[in-house]
Amino acid sequence: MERKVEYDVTSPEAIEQYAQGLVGKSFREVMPEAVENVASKGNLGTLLEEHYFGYSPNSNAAPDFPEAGVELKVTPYKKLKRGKRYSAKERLVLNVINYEEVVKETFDTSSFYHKNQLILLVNYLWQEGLERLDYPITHAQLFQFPEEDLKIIKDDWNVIVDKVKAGQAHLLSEGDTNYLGACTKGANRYSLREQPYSDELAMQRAFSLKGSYMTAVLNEYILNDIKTYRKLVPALHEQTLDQWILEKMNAFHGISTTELARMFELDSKAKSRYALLASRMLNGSFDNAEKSDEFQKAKIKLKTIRVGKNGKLKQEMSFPAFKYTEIVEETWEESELREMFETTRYLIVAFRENEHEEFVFDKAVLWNMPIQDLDTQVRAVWEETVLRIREGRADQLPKKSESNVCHVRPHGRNKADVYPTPQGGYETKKCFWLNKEYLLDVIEA
DNA sequence: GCATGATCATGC
DNA sequence: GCATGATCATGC
Repeated sequence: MERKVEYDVTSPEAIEQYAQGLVGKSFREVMPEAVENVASKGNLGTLLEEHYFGYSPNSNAAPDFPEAGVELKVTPYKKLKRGKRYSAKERLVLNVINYEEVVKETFDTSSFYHKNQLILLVNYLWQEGLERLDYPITHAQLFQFPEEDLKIIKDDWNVIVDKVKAGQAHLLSEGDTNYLGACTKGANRYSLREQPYSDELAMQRAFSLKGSYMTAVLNEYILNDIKTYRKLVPALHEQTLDQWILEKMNAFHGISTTELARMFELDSKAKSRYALLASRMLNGSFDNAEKSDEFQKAKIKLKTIRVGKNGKLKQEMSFPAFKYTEIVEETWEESELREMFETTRYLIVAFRENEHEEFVFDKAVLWNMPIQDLDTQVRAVWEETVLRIREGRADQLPKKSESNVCHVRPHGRNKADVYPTPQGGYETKKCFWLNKEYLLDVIEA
């Protein structure tokens, strides 16, 4: 491929320096002549490749700048509604997973690592209502995975590849892994591919860095926010992050909450006291493990549950309330609920009641909603919910008796805590709840 | 005892 | 002041 460029394409630093010329400009300003010709077709990354960096886009296994080993990635971030903080707007989609080939690779020789070990990140600020060519490009810099992250990414890659080797490519989900995910990539859910160890067709998927991981990268390396996240976990060698978390917690099996409170010098009657204990069990210097570097990047949520003397869960599990006016505008595929269950991992910490009506730490489980439950049973409840809200029946949403997995119930400060309905009225805030019988199966599996 | 409605309380 | 995780309360 011939390039007519005015920078040294064999040098990562030279490429980065050339890319710095983008900073402070919008896409339109960077390539005015191209924009006129092509109108606004093509994605922003492709446009920059062609009209700024001067090469034709390819889908090679090699990085975009092969001589320098640099892969170009153009990615948006946004300002959060409250406060001044920023987050990545999207996951960062890397190369498509070739199910047939990936099972023959090891991480170190993988096409994933070959292509993505050194990334030139070009960040632009997405803004509501702005035409996409007018988004300002604010940063352009080289990014390499920090050593601790690379270890976790390598383990994630292995989890994904092992699932393909087990003939379960059709069951892959982003929530299976911590930093590196297998996200869907294709025109729609009919973009299916064959897999080597099963006759089931699987959705086309790509390796991607989770949105939560990209938010951390943005704040830590791009915006240089000094308030970075603290590490929860020591350097990992033999163990995976999952193993470390579970082994660390499960060492406390059988210890009562009274005893744990004494061990960690915690005197609290708050509802969150079990969550506080769980965080201390992981790392004595943490009040909330969710705030750690690792949990933030992997989007791991801590959930505590109590199992009663009768072996049943005390309560169902709640999730954030939805807005009636927003949920009716969604389709299942791009719904907030689906996105949440697809991308979030849950560290479920179970306390079990003993004969003295005292709660004892039983076990911790890392769980994410299986894609087959999500796209069948949860989907049905979600669709029924949306249907009833559209019909003006926001006061009659799916009850527990209507599904084995989840239902809808109030979730506000009190019944006067309301959200507007599409019809112009108001209804008590509600959310989706996971049925406790379903959850019991999860922790006992 | 359970389903469903209602509310508490922390932390941002 | 509100969102959210967690729990309580009521009535069948």
